[in-house]
Amino acid sequence: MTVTIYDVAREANVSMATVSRVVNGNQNVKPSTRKKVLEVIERLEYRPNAVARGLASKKTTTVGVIIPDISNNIYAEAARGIEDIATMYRYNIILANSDQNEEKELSLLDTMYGKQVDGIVMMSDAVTEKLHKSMEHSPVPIVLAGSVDDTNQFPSVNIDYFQASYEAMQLLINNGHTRIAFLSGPLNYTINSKFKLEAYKKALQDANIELDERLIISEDGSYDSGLEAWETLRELEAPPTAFFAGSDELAIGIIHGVQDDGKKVPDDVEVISFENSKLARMVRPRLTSVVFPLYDIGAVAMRLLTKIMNKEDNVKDKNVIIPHRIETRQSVKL
Amino acid sequence: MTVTIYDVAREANVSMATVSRVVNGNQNVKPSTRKKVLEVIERLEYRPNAVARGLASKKTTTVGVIIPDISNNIYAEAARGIEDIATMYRYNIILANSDQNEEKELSLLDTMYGKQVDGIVMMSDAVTEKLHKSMEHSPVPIVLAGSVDDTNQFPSVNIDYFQASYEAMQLLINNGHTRIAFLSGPLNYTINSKFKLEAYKKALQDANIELDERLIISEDGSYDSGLEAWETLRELEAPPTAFFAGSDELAIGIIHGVQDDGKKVPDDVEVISFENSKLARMVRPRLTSVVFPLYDIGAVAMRLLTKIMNKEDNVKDKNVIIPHRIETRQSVKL
DNA sequence: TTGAAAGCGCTAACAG
DNA sequence: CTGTTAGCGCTTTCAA
Repeated sequence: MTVTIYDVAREANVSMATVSRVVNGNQNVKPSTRKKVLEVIERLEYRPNAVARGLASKKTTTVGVIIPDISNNIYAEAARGIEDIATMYRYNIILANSDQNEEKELSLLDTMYGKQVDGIVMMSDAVTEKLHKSMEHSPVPIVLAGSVDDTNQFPSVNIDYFQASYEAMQLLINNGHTRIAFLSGPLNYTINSKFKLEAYKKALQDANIELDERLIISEDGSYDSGLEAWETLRELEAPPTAFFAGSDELAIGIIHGVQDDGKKVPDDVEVISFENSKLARMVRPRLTSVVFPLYDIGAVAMRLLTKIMNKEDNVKDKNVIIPHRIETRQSVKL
Repeated sequence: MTVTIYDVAREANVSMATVSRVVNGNQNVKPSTRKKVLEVIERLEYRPNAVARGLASKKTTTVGVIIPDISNNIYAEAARGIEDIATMYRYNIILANSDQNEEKELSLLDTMYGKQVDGIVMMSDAVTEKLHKSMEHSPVPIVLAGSVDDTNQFPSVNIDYFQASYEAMQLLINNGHTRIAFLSGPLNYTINSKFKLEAYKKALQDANIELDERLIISEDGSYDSGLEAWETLRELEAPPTAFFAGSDELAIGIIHGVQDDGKKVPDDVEVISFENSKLARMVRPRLTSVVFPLYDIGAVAMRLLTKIMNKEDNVKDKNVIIPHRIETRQSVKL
């Protein structure tokens, strides 16, 4: 039924090895032979079977991508970066959502191993011990994208979350605020607990501002939790006058909460976000935000993975930190 | 190096056929044998090679998903629906972005065929003739998700775009508007030109409102083009008092354009959108919007594909239309 | 209930 | 420059 390399060989009066050579661009083929084979390939509409090829060569030219949730803009952006570079290097991508659930992550890793992917890009907000162990035993290279593993044992691509957060806090502190709220997603996510929150505390401490635990709110990171955060915090005897929000959605939630309350941003309350997705410009006032370059992180992670898969030995830095910056708009006064 | 079915067979003193049977849950295995094999599998950490399996069985349990752009929320949502159902039926997904570029779509289809996927879910805003032809010759079933092919020749899942758009327009018309602008993405996208725009015209005609071509704007569908649309239209001697926007981003762009201009929504200008993503609630006033249930469309499309792949003959309706509705919020007066 | 054996379609030595 | 020949790891008859 389907045309195989064997059919082409027969029609072209050559061996299947020769056909294989022309298909794989091997130079050791006489031009005239190549031409003949190419013609037959075209005529028969021969299309190499990647599965058979994968079995024989032990290379599938596909990489696994495990992310928490593709419908979340932040991960989708990273996925796009990953896919673009993968395409550039002729890899395909098997994409799967983990919902940040350890069991799913583990099972997905197993699935990827079974599918014989050539490598894996993993995004996980919490690299648990079990995850770590499975990754250690991986038959193929894995690189972490926008995800932190305490041991720094796996190749990874990130920004300096602590420093970026610290700078965001400084902006607020320099504007004279002493009541600054911290709002983030789950604190069992490494980046939230070990970097954003720690930077928040350190910045406060360095400025001799007393820490008020009530100003630290960790929910699911959604727009609604931003909205609710203001609801809660406004009841304090001294409500916060500034917010360090872990994501754009959160920041917009706060802004709308404040505005629905008849107050003004940034006049009454200033807000800085950590993400800078396209949402940042789609709110009034527009968000001042730490730029979390997800697309780049995904792209660089995938590029790093190709290098490792190719066993290029010039892979010096396996733990890449890409630069960050703060995009200044109107939700924080200048 | 890697453990194969053969290693397991040897260790368990059975033939590889038997191991294959237990791995595949074949019932024709004596329980005691099954137990013995299972133990060896566990001990050796045997993991079936899906590539070899795919070659032998001619089934890869993976489906191809071709979408315009995963970083676009609308497609990401659909992708999530597709993946969830795929996971449920134990399929994996090879995801690729086409950027709505015909050449890429064609080449991606070829890639998918080559990878021996068991089926394909395709999202394309413009099923061109070439695309159509390639799909016709596909060795595996293809279902269109949120995409229209004029011939209705391929299984598909959609909503009734025309009717939904017509209802949106009626809402505006019933509110007394006679200057209603139409704003959408590219008009070479079938849904925009053949359904949204046609419904716009028909609704106007049915209400005896004269069509003003200057009120029809088709750009790239971005937030900025929404912003700019207002810039342009406000200069008219009779600016529009209502907008039918093809997407949430567009609608928010318009709203901000109007507001930045010192006018009010919905008092001065009413806006209805066609999407209802989570953005719809993240703007003030919140968007009244036709609900375009992308997640469901993806999920139903994938479910339909599993049925076709399994050759279930109860697949009556290959062109599924799922219900739509309008979510009423504040950007349109009641 | 189990095993033997023939592929699946291709790559990759190796020989010529 | 080209052909021969083993596999790659598994599924799937066919027999027993």
